[in-house]
Amino acid sequence: MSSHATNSEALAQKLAHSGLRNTPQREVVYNALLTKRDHPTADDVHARVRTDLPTISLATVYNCLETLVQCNLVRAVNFERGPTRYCPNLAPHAHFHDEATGATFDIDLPSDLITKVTSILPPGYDADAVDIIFRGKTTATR
Amino acid sequence: MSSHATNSEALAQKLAHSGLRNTPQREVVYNALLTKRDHPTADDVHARVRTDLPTISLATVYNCLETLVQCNLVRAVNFERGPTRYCPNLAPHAHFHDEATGATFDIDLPSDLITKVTSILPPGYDADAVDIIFRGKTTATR
DNA sequence: TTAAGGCTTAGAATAGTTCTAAATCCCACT
DNA sequence: AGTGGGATTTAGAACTATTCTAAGCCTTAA
Repeated sequence: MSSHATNSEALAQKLAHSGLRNTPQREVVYNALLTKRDHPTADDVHARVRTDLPTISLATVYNCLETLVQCNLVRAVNFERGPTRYCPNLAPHAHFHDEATGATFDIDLPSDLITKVTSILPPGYDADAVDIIFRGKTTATR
Repeated sequence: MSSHATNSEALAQKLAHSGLRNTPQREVVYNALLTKRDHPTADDVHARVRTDLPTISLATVYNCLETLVQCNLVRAVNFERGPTRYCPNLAPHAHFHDEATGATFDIDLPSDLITKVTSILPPGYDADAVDIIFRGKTTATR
C-alpha cells in the first residue's frame, strides 16, 4: 500500500465524517499539497493540479482548499499582505518566513512551549489556536 | 504640552530621521491610530481622517500607513484573509483575535517569553521579529 | 430510474491594494 | 521675492485575490 493510497483513505474518511463526498478534485488538490510541502497559494495549486485534471477550475481549487481546512486536513496561513497559503503539516508548528527569498519553513513546536505561550493570556481569553510566525533571514548553513 | 504635541514631535523626528517630510496627512493618519487603538483597516482610517482633512484620498492613507510602518511607528498585522490592520502599540505584544466578534486585543509579552520562543529556532534561522496570534473567544468576565 | 442534493464549472462580481500621471507643495538656492 | 526640483498628494484606472452566481453534472438513495 503506497502512502498515496493511505492519504486518500485518510481524506475519504475525514470527508465522510463531515458528511462530504470524496471527489477526484478534492483528491488531487490534497495530493498536490502533500507532494510538495512548500505552502503554495490557491493559484499555485491550480497550476499543479491541471496536469492531472486539466479541466479543474480555480473556483473548485478554492472550494476544495476551503473544504480541506474545514476538515482539519490543511491549515491556511497568512503572512503579510498577499494570497493565503496552505500547509498540510498537522503537527503543531510555527512558520519561519524568509524575507529575502519569500520561502517559508515549518518549525516544530514543543508542546510545553505552546502551553507556556498560551499561559500568558489573562483570564477570560480562551484560545482555540496560536499562530507563531517568525520573520527574518536564513543563513547558508541551514 | 499635550500628548498630541508630543506625538507630533515623535512623528516629525522619526520622519526626519528617514529623510522624509512631515505633512498634515501623515499627522492625521498617525493620530487616528493613536486616538482609537482598535486595529483599524486602511479604509477605517480613511473614514476617520476625513473629518479632519476632507480631501484626503484613500491612496494617501495607504501611503501614509506604509510610511509609518517603514519608520517603525506602527505595525501592520494580518489576521487571516482580509484587509491589513494597523497597530500603534510599539511594545512587544501578541494579538488575540476574537472569532465571534472580530475584535482584536493586544496581549503584553514578557521579554523572557520572547526569548524562549525565539530559542526554538534551529541554527541558521535568524529572526528579526516574531508575531504571535491567538484565535478564540473572550468571555464576559474580561 | 428518477428525484434530490452535492459538486464543479466559467465567468461575472467584489474587495483590497497598488499604479499612473498630473497637480501641488515645499525647500534650497539665487 | 523668484525659480527649479524633488517629495507628496490626488483621482481614477488597473490589478490581484477571492467569492458569488447560475447552470449543468454526478451520485446516491428510494
